[in-house]
Amino acid sequence: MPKTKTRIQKKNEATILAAGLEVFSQYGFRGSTLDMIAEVAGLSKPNLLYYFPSKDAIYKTLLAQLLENWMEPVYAIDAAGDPVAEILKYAKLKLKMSQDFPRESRLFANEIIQGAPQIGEVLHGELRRAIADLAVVVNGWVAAGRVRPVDPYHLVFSIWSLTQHYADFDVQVRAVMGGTDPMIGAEQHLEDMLRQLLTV
Amino acid sequence: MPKTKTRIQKKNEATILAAGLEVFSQYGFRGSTLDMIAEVAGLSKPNLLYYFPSKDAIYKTLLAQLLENWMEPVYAIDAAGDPVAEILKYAKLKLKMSQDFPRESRLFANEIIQGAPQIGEVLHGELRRAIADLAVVVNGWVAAGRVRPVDPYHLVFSIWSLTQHYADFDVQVRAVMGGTDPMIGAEQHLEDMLRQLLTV
DNA sequence: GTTATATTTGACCAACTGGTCAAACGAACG
DNA sequence: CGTTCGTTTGACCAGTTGGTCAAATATAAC
Repeated sequence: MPKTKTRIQKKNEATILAAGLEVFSQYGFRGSTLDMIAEVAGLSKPNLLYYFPSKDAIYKTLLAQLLENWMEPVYAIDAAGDPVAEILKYAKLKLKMSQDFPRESRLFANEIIQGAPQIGEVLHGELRRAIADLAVVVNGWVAAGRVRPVDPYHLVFSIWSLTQHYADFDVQVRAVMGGTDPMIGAEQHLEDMLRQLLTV
Repeated sequence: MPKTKTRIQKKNEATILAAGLEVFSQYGFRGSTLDMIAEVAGLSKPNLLYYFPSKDAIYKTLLAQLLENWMEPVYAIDAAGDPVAEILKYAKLKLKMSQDFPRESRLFANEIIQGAPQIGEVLHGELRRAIADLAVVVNGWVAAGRVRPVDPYHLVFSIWSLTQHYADFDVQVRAVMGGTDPMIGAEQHLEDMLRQLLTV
């Protein structure tokens, strides 16, 4: 049924989601207001609520889109590939995502810090299973002597934390580094760190 | 002048700050309300405002205390000590702080994600200088061949991001790991990673 | 015990909040 | 040109927000 979407509908929904991302990623769900989103979107508040039934609905739509994009690269890790190369590929992709979509990263960070009220179930369900599967793969590599002995879970946390750090703590990173562009050295460091950690 | 502080004054100020930490660390500044803090503190809202002039003042007091505790371990890194041991000491201390004071870590994370409106100057000032000094020390170790060639800034980000990850993303970490206590393997992994990265 | 001082609170306020609604506006179609 | 349906908005509402204030209450000092 929801096939028929006007050009205007598609354009405005996209505009609202973009504005919602901008605001929610900075102030979290509770700290954001419809007025702020409406202003960023350049629409009136009742107009927002013509396209989305509630503040909550905008937020949930954003999170759903985000989770999809974040899960995909995990599944792309190939158990049959070269271990170090596969992990490096995943880590570099996550770093690039932090670079290209920092607001998405911050939106996610805000949701988790608040205790993941919306996506708690996804974390316990799909994410948990995906990482458990990945852990089996990594443990296989370890057992086969193809990578150094490493805890798969903490390995994943290392990758997530460092790559997302550049997006979530961007202000701090830039303050500490002064004029230097953080992303230049970041990839080099990430690769060096993982190679040293994993290469037998 | 502000010498004379009643027992009641000291007790209530501490209670309010504790409650403020609890609330601000979960919802950020904008997402927190005086009513929430008052309820957690077990005091009436006007009573809060008898001890602190505004919501802002509670928040700023908390951040000031926090920054003090966070800067100290950086200064404790001894340029004359053993390089790997010194960095490990710092990293492990940070990990323990994440374990023991996760709300402080989340308060800080919220402030940075929001663009550090309150502590931006500290980041550009004291923190920047402290890390610049540390970078000189690390670069000295590198030049002397006592640690592997490593970018001091990204090294610091690795330590900060991973250790704080366990506090800030606690919900996600626990969801992914299931029943296992994250902190058991965390220290082992942190040490292994840094040793591999740094040991020549 | 009386006085001075510190503490606590109920009632209140203006601004903001998420959300509603009827009326106005606009474009497309016959 | 008029109808229809998608779009936009001003006015409005009840609940929340940070903050005030005078009055009431507890505590300490003499």
